[in-house]
Amino acid sequence: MKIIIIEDNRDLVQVLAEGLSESGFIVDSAYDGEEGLDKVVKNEYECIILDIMLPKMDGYELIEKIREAGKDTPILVLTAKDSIEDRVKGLEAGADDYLVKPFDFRELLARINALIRRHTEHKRPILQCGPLVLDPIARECKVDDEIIPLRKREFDILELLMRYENQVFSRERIIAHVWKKEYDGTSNVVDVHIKYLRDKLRPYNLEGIVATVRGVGYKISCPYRQ
Amino acid sequence: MKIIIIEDNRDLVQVLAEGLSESGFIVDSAYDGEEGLDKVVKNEYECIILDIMLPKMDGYELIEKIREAGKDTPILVLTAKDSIEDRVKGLEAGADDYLVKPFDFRELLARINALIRRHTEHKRPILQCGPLVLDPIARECKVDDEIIPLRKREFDILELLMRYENQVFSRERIIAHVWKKEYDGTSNVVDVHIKYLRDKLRPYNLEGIVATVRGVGYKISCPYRQ
DNA sequence: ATGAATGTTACGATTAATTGAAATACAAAA
DNA sequence: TTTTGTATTTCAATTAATCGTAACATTCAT
Repeated sequence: MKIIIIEDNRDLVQVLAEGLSESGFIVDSAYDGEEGLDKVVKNEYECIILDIMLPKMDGYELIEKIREAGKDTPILVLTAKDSIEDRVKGLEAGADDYLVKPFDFRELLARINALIRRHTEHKRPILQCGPLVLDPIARECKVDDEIIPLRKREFDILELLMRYENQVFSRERIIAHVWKKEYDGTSNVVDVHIKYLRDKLRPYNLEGIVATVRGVGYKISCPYRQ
Repeated sequence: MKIIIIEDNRDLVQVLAEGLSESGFIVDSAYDGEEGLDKVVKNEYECIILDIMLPKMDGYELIEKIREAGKDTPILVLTAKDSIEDRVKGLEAGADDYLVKPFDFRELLARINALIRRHTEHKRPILQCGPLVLDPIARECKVDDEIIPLRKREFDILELLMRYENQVFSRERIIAHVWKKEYDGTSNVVDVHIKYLRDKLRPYNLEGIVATVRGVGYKISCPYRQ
């Protein structure tokens, strides 16, 4: 559980980091907006805690930049300001929760936990097979956070196979599902797209994940659990 | 695909039922714990969606009663409560997944589908004979989690014999089932493939599982129950 | 011991899968 | 609209795996 505190008051960072470490978090920190953005983009945090008043780049701008970078990590804003406008401004910018200074440490902890929980709970269904990850909603195929660009047909076939891991699919069934038409029994389109898929997975040593069942069809065979 | 929603908020039930019907489910409902238990026991649902806060019998108790009644239907719990204790309590009682209100309908749908899939996958028909296991959907033959690669003909013959364990099959019947043609009365193909099968099973001391019935045909004879 | 039934083996035939390249379809940009 | 680039499909050639046959060996029952 890695989190980051972006706050220019070093004493406060020190105190929070100690408390949160004791609660089992690995705590990173940044003392201005630019440093914060840099770390957030380059790392995977479970939660971001940030102050609105920051040197170099203020909190609102920072939140916007984080979201623009495609990060949906939950953000908890700490601030001395306690006006409704500030709250709204922060939440509109893309923050997930708000805490006004001075605050109770236990409350901070509770909110961080709630944010993290909500975030992981609301994560969309992801198909996974060893290091191969498929997000059907974002239509993204990843290996170790590296995106493998797939074309429509390739993606649809892989999704079908991964959705029913280890089940054998005949060419007929694949054609029926992906093309939504009947198989005339002659074309080898499926085979060709399977080849394209394997070509794209080969650089990651995942060629064998798409297995041929001779005389029957194809299936996904996950190496790390069978 | 019949599912049931057990929830006392009738408006919510109405909304969910509409959405799920559109997604192809047949939706039943109950407005309190007792009614829910009654319907669950008397019907066959693919999935149960229930609220923790219910009149007459709370969700935890209901889950326990459902499991006591021998139903292993997947249960998805809906709740406004968002504390770790509640999650743990629900999951310990025998729920399969959890969703905190307010939730996104698409996520509910995705989770229901995931649950049903996991459940039906789990209930995949598996043929077993002592240590020999055959999964016709994955087309896998295993002994103690070790896969024995079989070719099409070998697999098809073994599947036929294992499906009707201990029943003798003549060459005619085997040819008819596996080759889907008539037996001309001269070929020894079946014998040859039976040999191949035995060769592959021999390293696991399972050669004798494929037994010859002289003058009649072949059968599977399970060593540990005859 | 003998013949019928079954088991074994090797090899050519056959079928299935993979690949590369070219043709076609499709969609975005000019 | 035409152009242009990309995606998809088809076709043919190659490679690989499986299958079936037939000849021969072995076993079993009498």
